[in-house]
Amino acid sequence: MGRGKIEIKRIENATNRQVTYSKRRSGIMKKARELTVLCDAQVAIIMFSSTGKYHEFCSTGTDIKGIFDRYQQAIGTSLWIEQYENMQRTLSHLKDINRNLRTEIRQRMGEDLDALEFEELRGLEQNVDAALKEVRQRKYHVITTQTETYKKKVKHSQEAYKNLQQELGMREDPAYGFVDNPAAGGWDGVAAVAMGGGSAADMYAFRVVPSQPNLHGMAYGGSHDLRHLRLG
Amino acid sequence: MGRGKIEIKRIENATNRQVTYSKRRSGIMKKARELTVLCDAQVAIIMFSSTGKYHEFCSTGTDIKGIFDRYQQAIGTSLWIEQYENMQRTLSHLKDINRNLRTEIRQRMGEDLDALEFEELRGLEQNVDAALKEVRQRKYHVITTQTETYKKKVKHSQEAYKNLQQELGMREDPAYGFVDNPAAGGWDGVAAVAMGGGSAADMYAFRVVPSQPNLHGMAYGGSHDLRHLRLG
DNA sequence: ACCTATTGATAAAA
DNA sequence: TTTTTATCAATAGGT
Repeated sequence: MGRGKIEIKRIENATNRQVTYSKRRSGIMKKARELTVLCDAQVAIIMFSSTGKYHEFCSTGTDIKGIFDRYQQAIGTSLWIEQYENMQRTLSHLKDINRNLRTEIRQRMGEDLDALEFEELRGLEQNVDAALKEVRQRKYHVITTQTETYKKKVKHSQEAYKNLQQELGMREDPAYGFVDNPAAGGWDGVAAVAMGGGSAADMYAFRVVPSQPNLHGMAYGGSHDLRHLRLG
Repeated sequence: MGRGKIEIKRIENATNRQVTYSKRRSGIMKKARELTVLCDAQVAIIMFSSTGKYHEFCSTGTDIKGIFDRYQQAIGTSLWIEQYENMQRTLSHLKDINRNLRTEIRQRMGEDLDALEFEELRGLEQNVDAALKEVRQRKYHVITTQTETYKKKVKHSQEAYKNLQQELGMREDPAYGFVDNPAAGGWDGVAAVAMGGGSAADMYAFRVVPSQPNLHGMAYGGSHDLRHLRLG
């Protein structure tokens, strides 16, 4: 098709090669376009010339990625699709688990209990009751440990103070003496309150503020941000 | 180029369309092969016919995936990499949330309390205590509702029985009379126990069995499968 | 699939 | 590059 037949082998003349590439490329693109229209087909073409320039064709109504994805499905042994679908599955599985975890937490907070059978309700009650005992025991442990630590600190300070007084030969002056903190009861009183359970805990006037409000999300005293996070 | 010029629009006759697709497809493939040889170019073609059959062409010395990879580099912003990384991010985010939810549940069960500050511990105690009250209230509601229902059923049965006796003109015989169930106390006794709280709940000898052990995963009385599920 | 009249593509030149 | 045009190639419709 031209002024003479040509042999199908690499065109050595670079200019001729470039011209031929340009002409035949547009010819193929045109044919591809006609094919998609005439035969209702999907076609994707990617070309790189010897000089590295790239050109593409894609039938209307889709894109290169779409056709390539379909191609991967067609040949079965998918290069990307497989791990892609794997991730998709993992993702929705994680979302399911997440939803269940949120539901469990809500139920452990005493919400959404309508969905539970009586047996489940009773199990939940036992479980929460046992948890409450654990938490109180832990709280007592923390408060007594703190108390011991403070006691020792106070004792050490007092001794250091007295030693200093004696070394300086000063007479003891009540106005500059040590005062136990807080108030008269001393630290044992705090420990006693800590063991008192629910109503005793309410004696504390201040609200709980989570130490790391965002990623951690464990705001037992306030709103529970984390549980209301939604993805996708 | 045929026995007559044709308009470039969808061929309605399915047979003609299929024949034309076949002929033109091989024409394009041939042209593509010639182009790669003549001009030292790289070409990848993917085609899907309207019937879903797929065909491909690829220049020698590479493969479809190679050309698409090069295409992605050429076009710069790679289509697949981007959404792949997006999913990866979403996934790890979900995993983070998941881990936090599990931690919160464990803490609400009285485990892993060492990580909590005293303030958080106190907040948790208040929260669990409040939840326990909610659960007990709900349990009471369920049990009383059930009791009312059974009471009504028993009453109806008794009335029906008496009506039957009267219609048949029978003398009442204690040996065939109705007996309240369970035992002497009647249903009010069960409701009373339900309100008793933790120690009263322990009076039930049997264990709780979850109604849907697997996906639901809310096994308050037994092991907590869901929380030990691990992904990836 | 094959045939072939006819249209379409393009090599070489400008 | 694009246009021209002589020539070859592809293919529509029929078998």
